[in-house]
Amino acid sequence: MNSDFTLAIHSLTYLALQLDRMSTSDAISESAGVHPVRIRKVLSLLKKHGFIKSKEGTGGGFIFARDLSEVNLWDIYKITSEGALQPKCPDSNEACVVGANMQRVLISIFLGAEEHLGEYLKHYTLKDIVDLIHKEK
Amino acid sequence: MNSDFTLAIHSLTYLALQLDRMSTSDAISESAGVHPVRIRKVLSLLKKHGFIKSKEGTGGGFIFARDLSEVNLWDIYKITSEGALQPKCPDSNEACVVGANMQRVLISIFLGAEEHLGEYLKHYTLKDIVDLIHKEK
DNA sequence: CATTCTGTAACACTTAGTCTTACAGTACAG
DNA sequence: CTGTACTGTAAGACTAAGTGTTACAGAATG
Repeated sequence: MNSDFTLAIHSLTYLALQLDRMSTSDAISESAGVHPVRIRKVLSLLKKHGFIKSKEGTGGGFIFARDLSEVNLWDIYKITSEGALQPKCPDSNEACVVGANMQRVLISIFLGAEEHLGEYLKHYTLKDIVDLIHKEK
Repeated sequence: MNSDFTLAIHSLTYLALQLDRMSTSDAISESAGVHPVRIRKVLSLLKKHGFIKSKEGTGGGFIFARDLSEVNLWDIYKITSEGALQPKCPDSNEACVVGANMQRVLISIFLGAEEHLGEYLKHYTLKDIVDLIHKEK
């Protein structure tokens, strides 16, 4: 699984605990243990999709832009990792019954799998994550 | 997604269409479009788990060892790709509430996701795959 | 005992993921 | 209107994972 997904969740959770003020990419990157530029890249994506707002300059940073219980993990999966389940099939032999049809079959199965995964991820909102973070260490 | 998974399915499907005779790793690798050694590595795993049998020497090769409708994709996933959904979290900052707890929360969510995926994959047996391969090109 | 196959280790190659540097653009503070 | 503190993004270096290839030992067959 793509780690952009987990970084996005991490960042959003961080922001969810600082709803009243802006957080810098430096602060978030320190919490997540990765380079600030990487966080900014992920945040840039989240911003593009309206989950957060950003402000440049002194006192700037990032802040949550939606309701906590309105954002779920499937939303985040879709923008960071859609298609990640899809296996990469090498070009197989068209002259063989198996080779010629396997790719089509697998793709349809994995599309189904991703939809199925979606149903599961939709059940977790950011509010749930925040609650889980606080619940017994 | 791990391509060992698709290679395993590909190989088993190939064998499923040759239930009466042995197939060589060369033949399967040609169908799948990858190197024979790679196929042998995957087949070696399948053999270890009793899905196929092998025989060395002239006229040797691989052959299916179970009933087609008794093997499902979840069985294959488990031996080739278990844990593939699990996101790799960089070591985050223990001094931060988010960093300290995020990993634990994500792991439990993804374990659930994998179980959920399992329920889906269990519905596809190798017999189903063979049928799909034959159905309208 | 030559041939044909599996089984596996070792290594080269390739690609994707990640880190880091660098710098332009924007906002604010004095 | 200039210095400082941020975001935004591109580009290159580095690293790890995946894949291809060669090599060779071991087993079955004729």
